[in-house]
Amino acid sequence: MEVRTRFAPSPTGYMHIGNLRTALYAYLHARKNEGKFILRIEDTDQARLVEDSVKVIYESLRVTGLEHDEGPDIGGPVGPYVQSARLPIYRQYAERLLAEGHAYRCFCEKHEKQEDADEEHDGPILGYDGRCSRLSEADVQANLAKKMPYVIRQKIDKEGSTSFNDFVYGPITVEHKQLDDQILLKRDGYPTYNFANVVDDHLMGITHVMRGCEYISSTPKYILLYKAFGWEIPEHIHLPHILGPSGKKLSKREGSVALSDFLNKGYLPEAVLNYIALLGWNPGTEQEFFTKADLIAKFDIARIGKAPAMFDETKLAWLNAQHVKALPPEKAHELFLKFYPEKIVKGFDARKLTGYIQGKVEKLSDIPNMVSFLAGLDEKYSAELFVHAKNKTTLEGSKAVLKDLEAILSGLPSWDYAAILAAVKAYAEAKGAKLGPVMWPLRIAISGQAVTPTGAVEIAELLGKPETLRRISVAIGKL
RNA sequence: GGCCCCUUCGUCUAGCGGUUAGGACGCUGCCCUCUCAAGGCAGAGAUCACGGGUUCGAAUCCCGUAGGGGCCGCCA
Repeated sequence: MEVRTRFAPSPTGYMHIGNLRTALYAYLHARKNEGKFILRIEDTDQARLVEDSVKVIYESLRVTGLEHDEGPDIGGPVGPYVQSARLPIYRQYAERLLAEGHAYRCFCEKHEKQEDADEEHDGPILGYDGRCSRLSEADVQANLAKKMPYVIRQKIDKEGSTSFNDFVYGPITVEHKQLDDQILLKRDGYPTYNFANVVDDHLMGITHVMRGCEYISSTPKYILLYKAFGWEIPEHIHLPHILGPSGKKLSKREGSVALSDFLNKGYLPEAVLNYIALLGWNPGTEQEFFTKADLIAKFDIARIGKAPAMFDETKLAWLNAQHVKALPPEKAHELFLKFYPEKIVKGFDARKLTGYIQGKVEKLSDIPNMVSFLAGLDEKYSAELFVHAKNKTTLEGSKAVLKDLEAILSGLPSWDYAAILAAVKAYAEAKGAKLGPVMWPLRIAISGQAVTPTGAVEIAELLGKPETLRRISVAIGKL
């Protein structure tokens, strides 16, 4: 049988990193098995609709390369793929449950969740007591005649229990007395998640239901629905949560949770994908660097773990550096260009610069700080930088070295890496010195900072002869 | 409060009855070196949450306890 998985986000306005991982796993499992990956929009909560948020979903899937085979934008054989466009379908199936005694109309007032007033949350929270299930047919008809608004609830016999076998968590059993007569169809005619999900997953031929583990407790209710309809029960694969740094569920309050947050910080989409794939799954080998193609080849739902994982941005950063390094030079340059100050793009051999720093960029957003000294020398740097114990450099010594270098470099017929290096080396040798005591003052002089992303020769080459000499004379003036 | 789930270095994890409990990030040191990184090497870091069993033998199997998380919405 063809594997069919789906990603079924609600349009909330941003792509939560946990949701993205769910999408990733569903995508990988489909690709791995040459099945289909379906996108379905779950927009049944009319009160929470967020403008344009469907676009965020499309864009997130596009940028991460999780392309879907069926969905609202591209259609498919079992559409529509937006739940708000499927209302008659849900109505029809709800009526069927009504007719067959698996559901009933409920005319009660709204029974909304009360926020636990900051008291302890002890004291039982009571669910719906099922009173409308005991209404006589005559009462129901009378209420209908009065045009009383109603919802349709699932009728659950409180005797017995229901079990299912979760692919990740194993056998789960819940006593029916724990299960509420949940609402299937709301007053406004929209289905709840609890109903739409079951109906759609069946109608869309989903073979593997993947979702966050917060649904484990509710799954028996869904199983009961499948049974009431006489439908085959798909494989259930619940995923452990991703936790924030404090050990609590990853949330906006703790910092970045949206894909866009990480992208804006300069993380590569492929690095984010690689990192979250490893949060709850591992290949069983020691491989940690994965391209999307690697993931498709190696992914296996059998190796998904049960324990929640904390999101560690430090490790993401490391993985990101690995992906930056692996970028083809052309691609790296294209990406880096967006982070270079205008002056560098215009006045420097930026392509060469990219080549020099590609190996040491962690996040793309680090680039501006890394290269700003090239665009302009901050002449107020401290002269103390010239003093370096290991290279045995002093203020006076540096001044002498720079004066010599000024003369040598100004007489250089060609200005490229090899020529500059050769000249400096020859000078050091003539002085009977090692390279360090010569390079150190030069690098400080032309960068104005102790730490630079490349060596002095690369910097001089990039700056060009006039600017290099100008900076050297500025330094001499300071000393 | 009821029910469900989880628990191996700080973090991500390997392990599926017999291992010096392995790897990665981070951290420390050394090497390399014109700085910082990168890279290479080395090191510190886990009484496998705790307590009972079962077994010749348990991180691995069973039962409790504790801690954490989740659900109990006309939200998903």
